[in-house]
Amino acid sequence: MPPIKTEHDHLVSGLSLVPWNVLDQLTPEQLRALDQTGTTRKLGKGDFVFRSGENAAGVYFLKSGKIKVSQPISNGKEVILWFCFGGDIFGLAEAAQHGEREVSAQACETSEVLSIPQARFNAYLFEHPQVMFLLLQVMSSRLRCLSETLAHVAGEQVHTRLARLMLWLCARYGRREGAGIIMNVHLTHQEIADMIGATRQTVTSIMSDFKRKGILDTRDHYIHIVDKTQLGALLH
Amino acid sequence: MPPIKTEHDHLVSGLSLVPWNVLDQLTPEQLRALDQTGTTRKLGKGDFVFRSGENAAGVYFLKSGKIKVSQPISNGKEVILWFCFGGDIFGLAEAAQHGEREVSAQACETSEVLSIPQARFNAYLFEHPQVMFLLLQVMSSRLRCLSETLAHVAGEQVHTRLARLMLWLCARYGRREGAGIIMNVHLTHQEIADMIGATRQTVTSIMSDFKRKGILDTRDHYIHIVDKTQLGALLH
DNA sequence: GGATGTATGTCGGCTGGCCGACATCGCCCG
DNA sequence: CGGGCGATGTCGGCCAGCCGACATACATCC
Repeated sequence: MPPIKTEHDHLVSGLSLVPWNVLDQLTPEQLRALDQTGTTRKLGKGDFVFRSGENAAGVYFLKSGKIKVSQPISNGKEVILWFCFGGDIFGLAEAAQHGEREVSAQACETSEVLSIPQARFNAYLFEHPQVMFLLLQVMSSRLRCLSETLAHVAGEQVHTRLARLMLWLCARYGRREGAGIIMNVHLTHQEIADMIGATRQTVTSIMSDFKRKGILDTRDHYIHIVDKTQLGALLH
Repeated sequence: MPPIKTEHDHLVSGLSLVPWNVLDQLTPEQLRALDQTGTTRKLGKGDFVFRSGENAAGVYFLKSGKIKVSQPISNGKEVILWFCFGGDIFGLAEAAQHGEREVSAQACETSEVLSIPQARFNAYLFEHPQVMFLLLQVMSSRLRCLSETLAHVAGEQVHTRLARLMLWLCARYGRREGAGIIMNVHLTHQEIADMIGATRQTVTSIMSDFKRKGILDTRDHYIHIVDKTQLGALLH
């Protein structure tokens, strides 16, 4: 799934060129060694890999499926930090410092996860400094991504943030189809709201607005960007 | 400056125990090698180490002084991501991926900065995997810190965020003095506002409110926490 | 001393978007 | 096939906090 680039990409957060997919960037030898370091298990939709508050005992690689990484806030709400897809690493931030989990990781669909205990993973890193370097880059990329999200949540209106999210998803998970772009992600309005720090109702209303304006469309729960130019114009 | 711990610390973001001060954690040998890799220069108050939009050519260590790392947003506003103090690294996130700077780094006071070109820094990391590992932890810690900030900005009221910031500063930069705690940081209301995603006026007003309630006090521009318990109670 | 700039304090009006409430639609499952 | 549940759509009330405007205080520099 190569990223689709357009003239608006420079306005979109987290578009740094570092792919988050770690496994694909490993050599066969590195991959084999990594695989032997941990154990693989399957998860069903809705299962948690770990929850906020638990002890952080290790680090995880997603072999297949989709994982939602989110941070709970008061009143039972949550903020979605990002989604992990095949090849992504997660749980590293807390694992690297022996604390409690602050985020939760939940499977959005049937997923396969490689789970590696902290100590063995550290040893692996020192045996494979190239991989450690790669992880440093991935963490950097995520840090940038979060910095931008924070800036947008703090300083922009909801409809701008929504437009930005759409463009970001486009670039990262979009697939060209005819004149438009189809998102390879299935998201509910609630999840979208949690990604941009808004309420479900507001998202529903602005999405309807976008549909009326011919900016986007939903075909059985997958978002279809029709007019990317209009979307880019909303970024102001 | 050892962190001051209290019973409210678990409510405060970014309190992960990893110290951000990198230089202090290096062995003399590692430090000497690092120092020889780059060049040191002095900055006056207000000077920029780099600005958003520039090309990222390297990475920086702060030897002394104080640096503000911020992300500009539309309308000339900005979000302050964090402050760097002696020993901290900055500019790594972008440098690690050869892009444009997205954040700005500006000296808040006279500062001394060690500047290291990207290629040489990468080489250094491979020669000193222990340091690379340390950086991975620091980046992780910052990632957690930003995740929490994001969660708070998205889901909490301004006065709660302000209380939280005060406690965070307390824990990271506070010094016990008598019954209270004195902050070792000089911040304007505008800067505080930029740290929690609010306006200057709102911060002024809530700060006055806190003073009236005997929660805190300002002694020539340094914040003095009088009643930390009350502050903790505001976190809800 | 006067002038200029920066930080703090205060006020009212305005509004984006949260909140609660409810209706509808489609899907899954017994 | 009907009941239940999760997702979507829509509406009105309400208020936190943004925005603009202005007054004051304090520091710095000629």
